Amino acid sequence: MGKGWGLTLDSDPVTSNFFTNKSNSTTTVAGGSFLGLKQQHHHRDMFQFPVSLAGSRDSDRRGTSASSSPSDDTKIPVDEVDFFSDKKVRVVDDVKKESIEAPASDLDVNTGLLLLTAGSDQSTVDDGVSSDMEDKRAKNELAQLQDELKRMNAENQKLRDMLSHVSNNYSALHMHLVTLMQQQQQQPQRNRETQAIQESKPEQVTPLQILDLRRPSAAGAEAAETISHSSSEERTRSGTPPSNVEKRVNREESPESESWGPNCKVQKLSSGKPVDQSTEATMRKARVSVRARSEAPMITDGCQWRKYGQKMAKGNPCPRAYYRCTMAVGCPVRKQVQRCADDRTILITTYEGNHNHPLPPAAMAMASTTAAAASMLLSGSMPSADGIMNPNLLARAILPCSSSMATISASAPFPTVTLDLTHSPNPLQFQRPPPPPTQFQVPFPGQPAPVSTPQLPHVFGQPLYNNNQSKFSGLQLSQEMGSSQLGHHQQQQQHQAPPQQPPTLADTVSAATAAITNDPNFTAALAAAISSFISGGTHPNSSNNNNNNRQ
DNA sequence: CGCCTTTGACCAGCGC
DNA sequence: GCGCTGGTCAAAGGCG
Repeated sequence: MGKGWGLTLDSDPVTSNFFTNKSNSTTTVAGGSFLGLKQQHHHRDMFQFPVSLAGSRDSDRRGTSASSSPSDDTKIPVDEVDFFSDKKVRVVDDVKKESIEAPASDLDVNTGLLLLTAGSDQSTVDDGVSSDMEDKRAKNELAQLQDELKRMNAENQKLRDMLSHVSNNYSALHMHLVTLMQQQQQQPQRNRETQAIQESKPEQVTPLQILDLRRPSAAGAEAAETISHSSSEERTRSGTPPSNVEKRVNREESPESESWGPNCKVQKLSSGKPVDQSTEATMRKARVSVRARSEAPMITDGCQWRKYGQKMAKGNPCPRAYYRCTMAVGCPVRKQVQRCADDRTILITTYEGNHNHPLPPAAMAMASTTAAAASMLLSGSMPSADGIMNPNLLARAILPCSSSMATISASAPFPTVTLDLTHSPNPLQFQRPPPPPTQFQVPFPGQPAPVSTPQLPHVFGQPLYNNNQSKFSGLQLSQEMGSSQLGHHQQQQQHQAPPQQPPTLADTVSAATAAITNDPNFTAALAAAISSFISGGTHPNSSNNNNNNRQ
């Protein structure tokens, strides 16, 4: 592939990887991600974008630095900086630092050029008075620019702090929520078991009960497993062969499996507690399914995927493709991609597992959804008398604004959260009030159009990438918005992309998923729904069933 | 040359 | 026990 955009990315190999999606069809790159750019990468069945963003594929693939050469740095137009992006902030900071740290002569030279350019279309009269005035004006402008620079620097710093603060808050909140949910679901189980022990003879206590009492947190995992394998109630953990899940995990950990290397093994064994294995197995079983209209073979979610299998599934003429995450060795996350049998424009992507490595924002959102779904299914399964989740309630928790978009099913072979993005929700549901212009714009005077961060439409603040072959009816608004909000980068990309394929919004899926987990309402509503669900206040409404099993 | 996809084979679970 | 199905493996070949 060709030249980069000249963006200097973080030299950290890990973070460099964050921004490169080396899926079989698409590649999303750091700057592109934040700037709302997405590069459609090579695919045999697909088209090609003539450009790529920062860093070669190989360097990304090997986890080496994706930094561009210094000469590349110089290509960065400052006015294309995305202030949401840490990278971009760093880039612009570097530019500023250079400017600030540079000798005054350098500044003068630059400014002179600027002024020359600015003044070139003014007057060509070259008398002493006007040159004096020009000089004064130049100094004034210089001072103004420097002030502007300082102000922006401070603003950048503030934004960065805010971003990290929000990130930390979200992580802490998420962890807290999971912990709370686990605690809540453990309590009734413990009570029940204590009661059972008290009421029964000692020899009636099964090893499972003993194990569960010793490891309370295993109760939820066991329960969730019971959902998937109702016939496994009789098995015990200590005396019988490993469960299906465990066997599969062991198999996956076998040395001959190249993709399940030491990392995974260490991670699983390091805990040394069966409960962790069990929980992880269950967490891996919990799934997030995304239904979206897309003509692309796969949606871009910010992760790197490697296809490891394809099968014809029963009842669907379209094959099901199996992918595993290759962003890190031993990452247990897998996904299945299949077209809907009823409507082949609908692409069903099912995620399973939790990443064992840092993720780019979009992928992190998806992973958060998976983790949240797993947690929900894990903890919500116990308090329920029949072990079946209340799909509606939790669906409303996930998407309070549109209960039709998300369904949750624990009665499926695997507990699954389904996000249906094929419907056309009220566009306003996806819109956040636009940020104050001054907050995200680069107030460079004379700039044709203010460069606001949301150069592409955002869903709940998540930038929507462009994918050339996908359509998401549910988020058409974004496209419409995008036409008027296209930033310079995207326009550039559009310019370089094959003209016969106007950009559309495939990656809305990940963005929408991101929206769910990024929206503060999500956590609150989720917590409320979980607690309401646990307290047994709401009864299931079976009318809204999961349609995930169409696969 | 390394990574990818393809694809047939294999394995395990499940229902009959 | 047998067959069906889903999920995974791994060899072979392709691609950049």
